[in-house]
Amino acid sequence: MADRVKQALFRRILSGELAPGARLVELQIAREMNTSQGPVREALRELEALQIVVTEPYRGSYVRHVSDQDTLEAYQTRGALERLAGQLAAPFLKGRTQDLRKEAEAIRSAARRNHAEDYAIHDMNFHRRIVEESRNRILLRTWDALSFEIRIRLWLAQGRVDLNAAEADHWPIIDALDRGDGKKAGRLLRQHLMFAIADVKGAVGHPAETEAAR
Amino acid sequence: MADRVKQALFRRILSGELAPGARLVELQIAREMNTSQGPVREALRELEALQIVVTEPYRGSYVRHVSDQDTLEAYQTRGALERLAGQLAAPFLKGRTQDLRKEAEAIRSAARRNHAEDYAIHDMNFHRRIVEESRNRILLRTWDALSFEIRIRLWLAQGRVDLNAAEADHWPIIDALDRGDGKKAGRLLRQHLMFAIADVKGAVGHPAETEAAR
DNA sequence: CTCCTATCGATTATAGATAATTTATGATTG
DNA sequence: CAATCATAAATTATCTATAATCGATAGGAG
Repeated sequence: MADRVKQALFRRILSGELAPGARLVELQIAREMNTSQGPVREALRELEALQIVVTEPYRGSYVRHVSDQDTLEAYQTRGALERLAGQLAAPFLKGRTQDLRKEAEAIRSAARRNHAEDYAIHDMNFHRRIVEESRNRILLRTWDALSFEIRIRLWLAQGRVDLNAAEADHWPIIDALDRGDGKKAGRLLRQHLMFAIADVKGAVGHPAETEAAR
Repeated sequence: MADRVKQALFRRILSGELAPGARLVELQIAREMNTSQGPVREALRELEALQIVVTEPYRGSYVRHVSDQDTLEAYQTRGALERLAGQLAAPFLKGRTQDLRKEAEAIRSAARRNHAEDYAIHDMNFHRRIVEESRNRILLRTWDALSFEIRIRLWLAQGRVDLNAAEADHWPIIDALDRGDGKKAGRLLRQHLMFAIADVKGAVGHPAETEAAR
């Protein structure tokens, strides 16, 4: 039951029905979902662990605001994780990149249609698949915890990304993985992510990383 | 109150009083701590999020077992995060490595006394400090979530590490940071962690990473 | 003797009610 | 009029009690 509440809140936040800053009152949600305070509390605490919600003692819970700084930091972290994922996944994906190519096609299609929603979905599939194929469960869990389903949507929704430019990055990554060249795949993945936030970076970043990525 | 329960359980697990596999019965803990089931549930769910405890629905919670495979995966992930941390922290630590040297001295002292407990404490301080100085809060949180306080103790307790050999790695890292050479510091940090689990790796790993680290 | 089923004990999961805390509002005093 | 303090409303935090579920065990049928 706690899980159903969690999923429901998750959907409502993703859809924008619950915007950043929205208040989440435990008993009110409990009434809406035909349950009691306990399960709602659990759900909120899990969303808090995912950094989707913030709670202040005796004050209540709110949908978290995501700043440019947060996005930058999250992408830097994600870049470090995916670089490793690429290295680890390459031996397992060598000569077996059909699925990745399918997702890359879908990404290209979405980019040409300028359809941010589809782009986000297939881009997530693409990257998550590589992390899965690293065969490192802790890496996968850590990656999931960054909860990019939220961040990527919130951010693409702002229309600051050139989908067609970013889309092109995926093909060399597939090629490197197909050859089993993990080092190259890792570097390209990291670079891909760093390029993707170059604009945000200019606004809030410090110089060390920007240079390294280019 | 939930937080106090969490801390108490955490301590009892760290001390070994609650060994891996030990059962954690909600009402029983509640009685011991003079509280009720609710706060205990919350505490258990937080420990579950930290991967310290596993819960099966309607069955109960247990202290988690940590396998060699888990340790390897966690260290790989940690290596990726600390490499980034080193890169980001270098500009901020350039010419300001006094604190790190202090911790490195303490690590050396513990290694010479072959005192795993002290070694673990100061090694944690050393590494965490670098992650803090990355000034990337999401990176820090992600790193913390790997809950190495537990893993490092569980593992050092097994006495499979040559403390004096591992200790020596810290000084070149400090030198690189002191020069502001983030790339080098990052590489050394990753290497340091990969060396540290080389033995475990031989048993369970696949070849890709071992080569890259040497 | 084996397999299936009903029942029991233990424990988690949920509900409902109460206590504790915070914020805002309004009264009181200097 | 400003500042302080008491009070009330709203909400979280906790407690107690009940329901739901699981695993084991015992009893009976084949």
